[in-house]
Amino acid sequence: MGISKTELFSDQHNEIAALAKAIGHPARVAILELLSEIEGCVCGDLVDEIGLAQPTISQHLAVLKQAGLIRGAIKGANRCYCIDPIRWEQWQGLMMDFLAQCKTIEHPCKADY
Amino acid sequence: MGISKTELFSDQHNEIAALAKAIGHPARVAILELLSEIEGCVCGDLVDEIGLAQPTISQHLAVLKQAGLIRGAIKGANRCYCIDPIRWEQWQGLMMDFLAQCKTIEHPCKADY
DNA sequence: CCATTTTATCGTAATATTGCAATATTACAT
DNA sequence: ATGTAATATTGCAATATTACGATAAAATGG
Repeated sequence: MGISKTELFSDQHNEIAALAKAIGHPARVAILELLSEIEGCVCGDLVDEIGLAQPTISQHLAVLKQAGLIRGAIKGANRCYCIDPIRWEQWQGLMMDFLAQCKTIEHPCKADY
Repeated sequence: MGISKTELFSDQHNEIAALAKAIGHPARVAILELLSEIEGCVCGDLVDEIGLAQPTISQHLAVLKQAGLIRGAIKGANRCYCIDPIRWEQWQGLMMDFLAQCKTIEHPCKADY
């Protein structure tokens, strides 16, 4: 039904999934990378850098903002977006733990592929 | 239009996004964690552990398989799924690089939030 | 072969996502 | 106030996702 049964899962699993979902689009990956590279935040440069229409970029920014990965502030005539360092670190910790956890256990799986 | 313009982005961005998208559902996070914990791979135990119907679990497994994160083999009456260690390590590297990259640069953003 | 068990696939309904044109909003300058 | 530049919002169309019941397929045990 297009709706996830989040109540079945732990907070941690839901959080990892929500944040992964926010990164789960190449435009948003590109936006995050640009936000980290360009000095002094970014506004509409993203529209020029990425080849998508302005409303589409704005929408992707809203997704990232809702996920808490970025923050926006009004700065003159244009908005100013930055990666939220606190939230980013939190996400980084969650994800790295998860990545490590799913790797550490040795698999006794001897099935032939 | 519900379809991503992947041609606008680099292979690396598309790959990060594709793999993040695969992890972007709590059921799949839970499945990956279970696959890493349970000895000797897993099959239909996932249906019991997670509260979703069997076809739904099977569908999530297909998503993870398509993303290359897990592999499946027939083992007797039931299938046997494992995390693909090579692909997992590759994904882990990509993701950790991305996480680190977006964090390292100091932001001169002085906007007040 | 037939029944059983296990998993995959099909079909379908509900909802979400992606993308853009058109339009509204916001902040600043004049 | 009026105009301009930059973003956000709205509305919409196309497609994707999520979930499950029903059914098919595959392997084993009898």
